[in-house]
Amino acid sequence: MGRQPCCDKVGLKKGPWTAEEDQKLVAFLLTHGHCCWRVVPKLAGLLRCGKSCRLRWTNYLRPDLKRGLLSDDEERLVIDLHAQLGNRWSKIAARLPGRTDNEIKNHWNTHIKKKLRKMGIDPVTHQPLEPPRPPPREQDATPPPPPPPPQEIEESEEEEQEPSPLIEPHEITAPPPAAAAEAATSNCSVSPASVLSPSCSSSASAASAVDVAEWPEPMYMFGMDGIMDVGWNGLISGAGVDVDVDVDPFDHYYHDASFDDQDVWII
DNA sequence: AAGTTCGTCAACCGCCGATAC
DNA sequence: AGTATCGGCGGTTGACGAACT
Repeated sequence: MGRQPCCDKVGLKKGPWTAEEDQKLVAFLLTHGHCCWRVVPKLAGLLRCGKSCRLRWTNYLRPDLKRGLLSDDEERLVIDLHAQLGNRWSKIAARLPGRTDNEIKNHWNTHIKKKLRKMGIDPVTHQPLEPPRPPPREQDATPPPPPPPPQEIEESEEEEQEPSPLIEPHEITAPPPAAAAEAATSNCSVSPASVLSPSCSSSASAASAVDVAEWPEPMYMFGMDGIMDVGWNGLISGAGVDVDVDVDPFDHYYHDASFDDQDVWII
């Protein structure tokens, strides 16, 4: 037998996320991290499938996300990378810290495509657009050779050269503060240890819940008034985690934040 | 003011490779 | 070794607001 199914898909909620759902998910992930997304909604008290939770987190709730339009530099980089990689949005996003593949994909489809066409550049091939021609006659119907495919980057080489992004989605695993873990056990039947990511090291347990809450990002990271109305204390305590947060966790951006050798978020 | 079209983007869908059993 | 699921990816959809008629 294989693994258990990701979700029953019965009675699960779909559609836009509410502020309350966001609170639950953020609070859970901040205190527990995640090991497998399948159990996250259950333990967080959400009627969503794990996939939906992962998407919401990686595309919208992650603390390292930049929001807002891409800068000119970022846009140029996206165009360059697209010329090399094609529609491999996740690869492109990996080169733009704080940006998601979904965001870049949307921006490409809504903004950059048009811009390139206006400039007379084919957004697919990155070659100059050919002026409209009359339909070819029968005898010279042989089409011209297709433009060369987007220049591929050697995977291995790419891995070597690729500057490590600020943070990788799969690396976001909040360390397990002991107090939060205790609080959580009162609400869920699975021990916190069982939901911790394998990438969570024991060294992270020294971090307090406040440390975890002090994840960097401006206030707009949530993009939702609900959480802002609730406030950070409300956000955490709303999920049953008894933590007093004096500072605004989104008021600081730790540009030099990174991970230790065990993939634990360090500031 | 009402109706229609357009633009944007969050979220879903389905596929695929990796991997647990 | 075979099967089923997970996690991730790219494509697509649909809701919503803005702009236009």
